[in-house]
Amino acid sequence: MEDAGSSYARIGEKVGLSAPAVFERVKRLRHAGVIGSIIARLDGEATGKPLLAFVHVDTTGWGKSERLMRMREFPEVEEMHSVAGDTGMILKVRTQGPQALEHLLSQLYVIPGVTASRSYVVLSTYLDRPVQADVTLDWPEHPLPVE
Amino acid sequence: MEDAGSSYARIGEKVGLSAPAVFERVKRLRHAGVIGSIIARLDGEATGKPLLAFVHVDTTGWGKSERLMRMREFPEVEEMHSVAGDTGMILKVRTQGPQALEHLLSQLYVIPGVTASRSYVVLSTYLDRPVQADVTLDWPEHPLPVE
DNA sequence: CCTTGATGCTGAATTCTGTTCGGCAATATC
DNA sequence: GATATTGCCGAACAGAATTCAGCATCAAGG
Repeated sequence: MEDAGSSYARIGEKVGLSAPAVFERVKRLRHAGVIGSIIARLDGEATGKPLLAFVHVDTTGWGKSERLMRMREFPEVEEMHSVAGDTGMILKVRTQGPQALEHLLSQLYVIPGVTASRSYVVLSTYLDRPVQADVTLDWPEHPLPVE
Repeated sequence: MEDAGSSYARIGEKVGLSAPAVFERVKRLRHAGVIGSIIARLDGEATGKPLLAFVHVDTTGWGKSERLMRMREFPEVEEMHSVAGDTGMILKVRTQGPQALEHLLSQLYVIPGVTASRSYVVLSTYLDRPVQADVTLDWPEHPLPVE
């Protein structure tokens, strides 16, 4: 959620509770692990990393290795997931430009077990938000109508 | 960055500045657009959406349409990017389970222009962090050594 | 070299927020 | 009916955010 920069009093006004009540609720949510860390979202372009890409990494056998985990040392790497499907791992990376992306990829290829990669360079981002609190329970039977 | 929950005094200790100085710098970074919103990161599993997947969406012609943009109305959809490559769009989605993912995908398929999709269901997440402030300038010529 | 202006920092002060705690109400259990 | 639990509120206190005057540094102009 994006209220993390607001005061408990301001949030309380929205949900009809006092500041201490909001404070206690948030405390419980943190303790339950629902709420994790509080972060400031940075702008990729403004931090000198305008080029976002998703990199699919194919590996022989089981992909996870200590070497591959070392990729986390690069601040350009934001996400690393192992996936089911025709690829082994998906990385979300953000680099200074094509050359930096190439540098990053070259770090991948010297890792034993990595056989191929496919990069999907992002042209435009239409949505980028963190985990949302809500869950859809009543899926529409028909598609959402165009307004 | 993850200092967003720290006080200006604490951050100041780390960087050798007073709290007001940190405050003014952060103010400038916000104004410059480097720092965006302050958010609390929620845990997918704890919010009832343990199943993370990347969905590649193929479209005829140019993929972006108003209908496709309507997918943002589902809280399950966290990211939407158009990409260069053999697919048109990549979505990062987080659902309650395989059935909910299917529901979400079914919303995709009734959109004119959407021809195919491929879902990469995440098995494990090894790294998940926001945009990092740092940029790698000196790429190692050789891969990072294993410790 | 001196003067002026701009920039950014510090410390103090003020204002605001976070946090604790006692009291109370509602609900559940025995 | 009594007791325990849960969660909220208001008051109070501690800590943090924010403002502001003063100062230091640096750059530009005369």
